Amino acid sequence: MENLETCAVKLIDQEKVNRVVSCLADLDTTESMSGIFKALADPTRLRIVQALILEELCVCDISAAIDVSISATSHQLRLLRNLRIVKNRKEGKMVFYSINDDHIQALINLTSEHVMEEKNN
Amino acid sequence: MENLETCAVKLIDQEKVNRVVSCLADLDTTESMSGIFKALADPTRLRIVQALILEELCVCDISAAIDVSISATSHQLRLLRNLRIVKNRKEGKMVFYSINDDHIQALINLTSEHVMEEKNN
DNA sequence: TCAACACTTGAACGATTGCTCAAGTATACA
DNA sequence: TGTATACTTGAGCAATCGTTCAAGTGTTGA
Repeated sequence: MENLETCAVKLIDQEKVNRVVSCLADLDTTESMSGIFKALADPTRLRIVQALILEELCVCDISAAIDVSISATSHQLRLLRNLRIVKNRKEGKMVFYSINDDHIQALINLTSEHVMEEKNN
Repeated sequence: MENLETCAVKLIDQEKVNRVVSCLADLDTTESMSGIFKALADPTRLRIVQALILEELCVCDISAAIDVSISATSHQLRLLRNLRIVKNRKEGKMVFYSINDDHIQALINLTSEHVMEEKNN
């Protein structure tokens, strides 16, 4: 039983697969989309974003609000800034961060509702 | 200069911080929310979900549509199943997967729009 | 000019992730 | 009963992630 070509042919519904493939977003778009989700996939970053939705805050206050070191907070803020989810504004020694993206709040609200519904059953 | 208590006091706007903290979702909720985002943060899983939004598919067809090994596909499907984002149905030897969560499509649509808008500037 | 403050940054680390590979289960059919 | 199909699963491994730590920048006030 040395058929090396086993598995070369699969019983795929090729028509169905083609239909699906033609409707999928291109790899570039998928990558960008997963990038947004990835930004919110970490509890620290999610809490930073939740805090900034409420009001503009400096790094020190964000760090205190979410109880994470200033360094770690700054690292995560850079990531969020690179994705243009947050923006910053310098005022003397301090740097104030705020939300730079209207869609993000909608995403978070939707997910929050979802989690709340799951809890109630 | 051996002040070991440096940094014990920070110039935090305590009132502001307290206000924000009281409005933040509890840790448990944040964890659940980031869990949802994490599920969509990986391009493979995102593509699986996008495919299943279009129609119910067996593992073999999902694997072909997103061009990922059957084993890797199965591993990711288990994760999505555990989060109750997808559900499965057995029919003979085959297992058909479909979306089990109406919110997910809304999340993906919102993010897709967002990415498209970003592209146009 | 010098120290303190408010951050930022790079390196390093353990932890987590997503894959492959090999072995397993369950169903169908000869 | 035996073989093929359609998946599932656990182990292992490289890559990525999120943190800490130490050193850096830039601004302020004495």
